[in-house]
Amino acid sequence: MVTIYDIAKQASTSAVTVSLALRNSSRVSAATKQKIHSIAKKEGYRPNPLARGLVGAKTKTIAFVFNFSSEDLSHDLSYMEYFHAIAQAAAENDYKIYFHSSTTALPVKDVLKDISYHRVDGMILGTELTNGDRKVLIKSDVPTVIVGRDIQGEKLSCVSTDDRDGMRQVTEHLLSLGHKRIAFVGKSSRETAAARYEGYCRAMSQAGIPVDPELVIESRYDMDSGERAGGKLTELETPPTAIAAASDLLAIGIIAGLKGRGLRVPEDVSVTGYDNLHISRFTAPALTTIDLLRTESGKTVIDALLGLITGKEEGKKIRTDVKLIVRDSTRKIHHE
Amino acid sequence: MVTIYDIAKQASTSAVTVSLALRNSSRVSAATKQKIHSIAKKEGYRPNPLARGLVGAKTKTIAFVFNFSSEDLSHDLSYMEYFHAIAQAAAENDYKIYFHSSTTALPVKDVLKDISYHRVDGMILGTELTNGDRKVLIKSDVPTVIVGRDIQGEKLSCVSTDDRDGMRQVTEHLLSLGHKRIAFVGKSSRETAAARYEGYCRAMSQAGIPVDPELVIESRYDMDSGERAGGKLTELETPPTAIAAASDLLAIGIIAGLKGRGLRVPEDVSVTGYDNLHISRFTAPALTTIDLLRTESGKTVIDALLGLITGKEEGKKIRTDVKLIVRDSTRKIHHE
DNA sequence: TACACCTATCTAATCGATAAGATTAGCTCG
DNA sequence: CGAGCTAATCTTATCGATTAGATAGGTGTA
Repeated sequence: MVTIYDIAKQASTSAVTVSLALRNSSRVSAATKQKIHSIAKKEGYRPNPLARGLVGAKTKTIAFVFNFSSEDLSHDLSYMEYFHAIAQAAAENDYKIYFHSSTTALPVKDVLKDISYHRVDGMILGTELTNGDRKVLIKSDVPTVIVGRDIQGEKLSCVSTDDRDGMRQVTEHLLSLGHKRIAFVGKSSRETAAARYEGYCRAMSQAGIPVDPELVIESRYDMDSGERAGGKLTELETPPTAIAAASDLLAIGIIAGLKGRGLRVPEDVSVTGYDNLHISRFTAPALTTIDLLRTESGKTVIDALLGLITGKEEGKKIRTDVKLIVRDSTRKIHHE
Repeated sequence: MVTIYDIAKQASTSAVTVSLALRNSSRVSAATKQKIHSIAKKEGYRPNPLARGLVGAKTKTIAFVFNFSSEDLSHDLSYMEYFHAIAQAAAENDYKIYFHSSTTALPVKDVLKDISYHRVDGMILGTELTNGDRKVLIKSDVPTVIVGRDIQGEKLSCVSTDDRDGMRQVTEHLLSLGHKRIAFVGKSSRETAAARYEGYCRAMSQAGIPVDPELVIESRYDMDSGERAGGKLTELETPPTAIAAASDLLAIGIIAGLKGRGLRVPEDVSVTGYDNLHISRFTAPALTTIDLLRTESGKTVIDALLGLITGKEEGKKIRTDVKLIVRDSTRKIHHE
């Protein structure tokens, strides 16, 4: 266990000088700095983040709050993959992650406590937020990045994928294949869902096709719901020739529902997903979907957070790009 | 920001008394204890874990090291679900989780450093371990629970699911359906894979059926490999009537491979998975598989770790039970 | 009554780092 | 040649908790 005093003794100098030297202060001479650095390296010295945090300095640790809901598997899977990307980006910046599972109540309050302890320098929130949370966050000046939701605040940045544009891209893809009767599955009051629905509507109206309410289905994002929605749509008098789902799992469920009624995908109906989960490459047929570019987005999240922590940047809203991935679940409309 | 001194002042006593009282020491009188507790509660006081850690006391935090490989999605998904269970069990014991993504090199060394800082009280390892890691772990007396692997060590506990028994159960299930020509996909040198293969072999030999090497396929645990394996097996002179896969994703891939060659599951071939991922309930057909009982296992992991941390228990090896889940991908053999 | 002893509490030192401000040495310039 | 300045380094106090050990006050017993 090497401390700053061990280094100081070896360099026959004081702890303060070591501390300053290692943080590259101009108050230390080049020669001393050099000596201290080489000793520190030799000894494998790393400042103790607890001691650092205790005096209010940076600990190079960020909290990640993630909501394992178990009810919304699609969301979970997507966030887990996101978490991966963020963990990697954090590691690249020499930041560690302190994890809060919000299976417990009041995660935000919990993290704020940890921030006041200087246990973490900032936080990333990937949870549902209560109104109370929002208020607290907006008032506090804790460096925070919120993923997938938008709130205004000075020390608050929001990073979300451009859901509206993504769903617009998907819909336009289907339109370009000649589809006109395009269903949308997965409308809900959730922010992301709303944006996705909006993208669908825009693309349709831009193509001069009115949105048929019969083809819009409210639904959660899981496979079960998808299967039911798929079945429901086939029973319409004029069923859709294409179905745009608001999530990959929904799409997988929809495909199962269609297959169950003897319809083939993509021969009879084209189906699209959204999220590009790892598994979606392997479904039968492989899903046409929207990739969230999580690796890039993860970097964006970390960059935004470090910007807030260092005070170099203010809170801002960022929409990261998404990308259409065309696979085998969509095809030109079949005219008989 | 409430500190121990604030509480002390309000209770007109000293910080030490507060500290002792809150830790329920017998050296403090009942009356004082009562008073201190009520003030602490009123003020929402929680001891600062940094300050605690600095003097070498417990921080009620454990490190969780998890290996996002991105190459082995099955493993990732399974571990993520496991992580969920463990996070929950930790929360129930008022423990927090400090997360190490081992996308970075040398995670074990990293965590050991954090332990020497008293940043965490113990650790849970869910990664591949190098021989160097093993040596270091065995020598160190850091409370550690290793998930899914077995190592001997004084302060080391290993918790793994009973893979051999699980695969035995699956194989026996297939045998009980009348299958004799049962393939095994997913043999590999990895510990879990080896145990699963062993379970398959045992069940077969117990039923008096020699293992046909032609029906054993070495493979990674992903869907792609599954699809290839599925195809390969159909091309045999006498193809299997049932296929036991060593992972759910493998099974899903195998099913896709079979379907691609015009075979139906379970009518023509029965297929089983292993892991019971959330998604496996929704595949078509829904998978017969082995549930790892992660919630229970997660509790076991946390219990084992807390036992080591408090010194009440020694390192031990635990195998947690698994459970066969019969769904729609298996059926009685069809005799023509 | 006096000594020992126990109970309840307090004082002082410590963990490892940092911030603020003091001190020393060397240099410049009128 | 000494006042004033700068550069480099050091001393002291601090963060919030804990441990070790000191102290005060009350009780029991010979």
